[in-house]
Amino acid sequence: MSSLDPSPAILARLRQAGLRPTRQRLALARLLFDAGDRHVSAEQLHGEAASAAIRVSLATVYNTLHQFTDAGLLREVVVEPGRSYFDTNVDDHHHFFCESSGRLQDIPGEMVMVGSLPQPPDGTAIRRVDVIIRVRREGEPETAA
Amino acid sequence: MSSLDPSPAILARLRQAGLRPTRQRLALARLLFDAGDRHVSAEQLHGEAASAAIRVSLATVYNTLHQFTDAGLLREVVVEPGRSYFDTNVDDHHHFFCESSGRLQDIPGEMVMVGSLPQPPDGTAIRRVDVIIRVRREGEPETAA
DNA sequence: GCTCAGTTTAGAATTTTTCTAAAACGCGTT
DNA sequence: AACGCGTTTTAGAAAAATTCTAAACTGAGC
Repeated sequence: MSSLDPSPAILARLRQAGLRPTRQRLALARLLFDAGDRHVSAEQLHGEAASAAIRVSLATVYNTLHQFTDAGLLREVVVEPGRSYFDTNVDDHHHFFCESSGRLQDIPGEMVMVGSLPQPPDGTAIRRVDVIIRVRREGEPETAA
Repeated sequence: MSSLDPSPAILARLRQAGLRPTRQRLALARLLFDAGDRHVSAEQLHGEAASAAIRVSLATVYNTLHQFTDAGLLREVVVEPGRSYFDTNVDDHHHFFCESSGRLQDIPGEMVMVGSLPQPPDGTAIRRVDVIIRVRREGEPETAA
């Protein structure tokens, strides 16, 4: 079975991030990174793990997602109250968010030019610039009754 | 008492939005709009109302904030999972969000130049472009233990 | 194989937001 | 000023997302 031979690439990635390569982290990392760029919610990932017969608690999924995020392996995108996605693409880029479908879509960083950033407040440093272009299916204005 | 004489300006604003000027909506509108640009959470506004001896249920605060938002009187800014603010400034502008303090700060629209927007997906239309510049107090890296 | 710090776990708890059904209200009409 | 009706408000329950807790478990070095 493939789940018994931890891919060296992922293993290295975890070690580099200072995270012990536990069974759960390896399994989740595989789900996250072996399938190209993805946008997943915690609940979703937990579901996928279950489907793949990997036993992981939801708390661990949350822990892992945050650890990966802190380590720079993931990026969190908050789109709505009570809705956030983790993006496996950590390169400089932005997002389309469709309010009708809830779907998120990458926009390559070069396609959005953000010019002349203003000075950040007092003793703070810029961590990141998030650009979210909110779109909506045509003919679906406001809170359609 | 001033709360008995509904300011005509606010009254007109509600009517224009097609919202019946009820006691609660008038009171909340006053709290929101009589104090310049503000960033408030539902919980906060509910608290302010209570302090001002205005009896409003939290559900009504949520309803009202959403109705105002749909009517274009407010703008919702989601900054973190489980944390969203309503901004009384609905002009074209963007935000600094300080992850250390949770504070939000306006950036005039002209100060951030977003060039060449890519085509929105399939049958969708752009509703808005949100730019959030995430900052952090210096010397407070990642999830500092 | 032992040990220990780092992890995982189930479940409860917290937090934010929405829902529900009933009571209250605004407003045009009489 | 009372009437009637559709809109609002309300308290409380419910839902959804996330975090916490204390105990059990596990990876890595000795």
